[in-house]
Amino acid sequence: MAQLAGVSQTTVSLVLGGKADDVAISAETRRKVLGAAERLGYVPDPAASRLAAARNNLLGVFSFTATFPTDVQHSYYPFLVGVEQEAAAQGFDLVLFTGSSTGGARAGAHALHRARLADGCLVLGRHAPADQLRRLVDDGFPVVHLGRRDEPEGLAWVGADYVTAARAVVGDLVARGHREVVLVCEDDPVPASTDRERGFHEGLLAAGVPTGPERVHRCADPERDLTPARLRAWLAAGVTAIVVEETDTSAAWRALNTAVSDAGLDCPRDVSLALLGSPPPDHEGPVPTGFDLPRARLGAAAVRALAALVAGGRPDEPLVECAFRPGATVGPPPR
Amino acid sequence: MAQLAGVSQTTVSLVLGGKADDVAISAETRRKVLGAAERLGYVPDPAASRLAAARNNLLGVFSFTATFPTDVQHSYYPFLVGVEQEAAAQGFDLVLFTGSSTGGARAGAHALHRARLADGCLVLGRHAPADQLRRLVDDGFPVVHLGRRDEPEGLAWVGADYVTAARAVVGDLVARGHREVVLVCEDDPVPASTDRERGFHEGLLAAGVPTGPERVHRCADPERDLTPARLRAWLAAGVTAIVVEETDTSAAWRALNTAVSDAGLDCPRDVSLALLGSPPPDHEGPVPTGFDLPRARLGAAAVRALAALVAGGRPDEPLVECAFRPGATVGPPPR
DNA sequence: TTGTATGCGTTATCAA
DNA sequence: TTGATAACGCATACAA
Repeated sequence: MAQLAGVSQTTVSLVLGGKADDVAISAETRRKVLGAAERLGYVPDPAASRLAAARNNLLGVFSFTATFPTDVQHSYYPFLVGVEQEAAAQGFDLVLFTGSSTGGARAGAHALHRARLADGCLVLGRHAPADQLRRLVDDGFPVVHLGRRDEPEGLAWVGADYVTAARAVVGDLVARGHREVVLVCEDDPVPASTDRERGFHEGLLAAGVPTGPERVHRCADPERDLTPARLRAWLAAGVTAIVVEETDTSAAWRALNTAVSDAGLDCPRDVSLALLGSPPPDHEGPVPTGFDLPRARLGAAAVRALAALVAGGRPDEPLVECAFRPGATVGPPPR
Repeated sequence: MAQLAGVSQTTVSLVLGGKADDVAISAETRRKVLGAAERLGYVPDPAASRLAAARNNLLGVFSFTATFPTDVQHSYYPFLVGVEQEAAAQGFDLVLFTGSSTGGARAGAHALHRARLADGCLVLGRHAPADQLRRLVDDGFPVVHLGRRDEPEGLAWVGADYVTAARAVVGDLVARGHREVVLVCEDDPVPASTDRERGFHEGLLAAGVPTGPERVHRCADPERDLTPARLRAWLAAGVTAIVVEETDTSAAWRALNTAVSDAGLDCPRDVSLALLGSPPPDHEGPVPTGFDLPRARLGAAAVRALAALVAGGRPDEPLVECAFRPGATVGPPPR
């Protein structure tokens, strides 16, 4: 390549690496190099440039569930929409590390290490092994986790602002006159869950409604737990609105809806329901009041954060705002 | 690392590279190396090993429409499902080249050159520039195009067997007694379209029904063209079944369905309809008789072909079979 | 403004 | 059974 252009390998590197601005290279030489590169279809080897301690404009994407699962419901597709757009905007290509989920031959104790091929790495899915992540982080390798995460320490993340979003939903309930509100959540103390719970309490407190742990109903098995009987007990105790945490399966939301109709009740006439998240794709009936996760924007924000890290800077605001979704499942308290 | 284990760099590579079986290494040495690696958390640098091995186990994916468009309808998602699975199975990671569609800064006259960064490259979307493709192919760079394609010469491709699929659909019609069948297609002579037309004719001929160009109705603007009047004219001329080519927009299929109901007719009572492809996602009413594109399998087949090229071999069968979809829009001819 | 020399961490070849 | 040593393709400090 260098020979064909009639220049040294250094010059090629300078021109193609964009360092031509800093070092000053004659337009003539530049033209020669670019011309030759084009004719040959020459592109610097990313592994080589990586090895020589430069960057290769590659961002890795590691997902600990199939990136394109057959079951679209749990897919990262919506995130990737934003990831791709922002990566393109920032001049990065994406490396999809495959098979990290399938537990195949490549999913070893060091699967994450493959990420080092790229300049930095995005990690999706909360099943990413903390020890492997820690190693990357400790080595100063740029990693951004999609979703709030406390471990390992020092890991950068980008997540949805569940606290604010939940607060807004509860605020809406209180503004409509509800005072006795209950939170139903599944028993899985991940940040996404505890954040919503915090927002729930904050929303009530901000409106001057006293709250406490007694308002939170944690259930391991929503189907057996959220029965018509339980529902009637709540109503009898004065509860007028129920807030449900969204989970992968939406089990609690489904169970509660079933319980309402099985009890011969109507939502929102007899009881108001709010969903802290998006309804499942197969949801029927009125749109649940709640909030939507801005998945594409989250993906984009993650890429921006990662780009900042790669460039040697610090990512800024890790929280992305959720959009309040006015629905049809909340009304004034009965009577 | 090597020093800490008290062995040479070579030995480390041998042990960690799994080549220990071929070369034979003392259990003692092996233990020392593994122990040291464990303590240090040492893992071979992928960039370095790739540089040395001259292969990087990366397959490029180039799409000339956004890979993750907001409009899911035209997305490559279903293909990527298969691509990811097969790539994982074959031990490849994927490089998604971004911005080739958006016409951004990176979508220049040489966007495709970036593909050389991988061991081979998959190209999706029929708008891939032929000249850039030719260059890659001429240079012996492994490229596989998803979808049949004749240009540039020598380009490997993997596509659906539209001929056989269309023949099967027409065969079903004839078997049910239809003799006067018409093909409606949009006016875009791409292989996917001409193949279906060929299958249409072959299906009729195979059943002993004479056919010819007069049976094919090409329309540039389905909405204005496929009117109730036209429909009645066909029926009056003895036509009992209409076969429609599927396109991106499904315009013809939609228009025809509208025409049927506007004419006060019933499908399949008064006329049978068949769709050479999948219905649009927003399709309502009875499932159209026709065939489905096995997108995931196509993606997988493309990866297999590419892997074969990368390994220096020749890809085998480029055609992937479509699945006949018995629907509810075909019945016996009226009267 | 451009070329020379060196090193990045690994694999592969050959010698011991 | 193991160890030197030479690529691999690039970036970078330094010399010209």
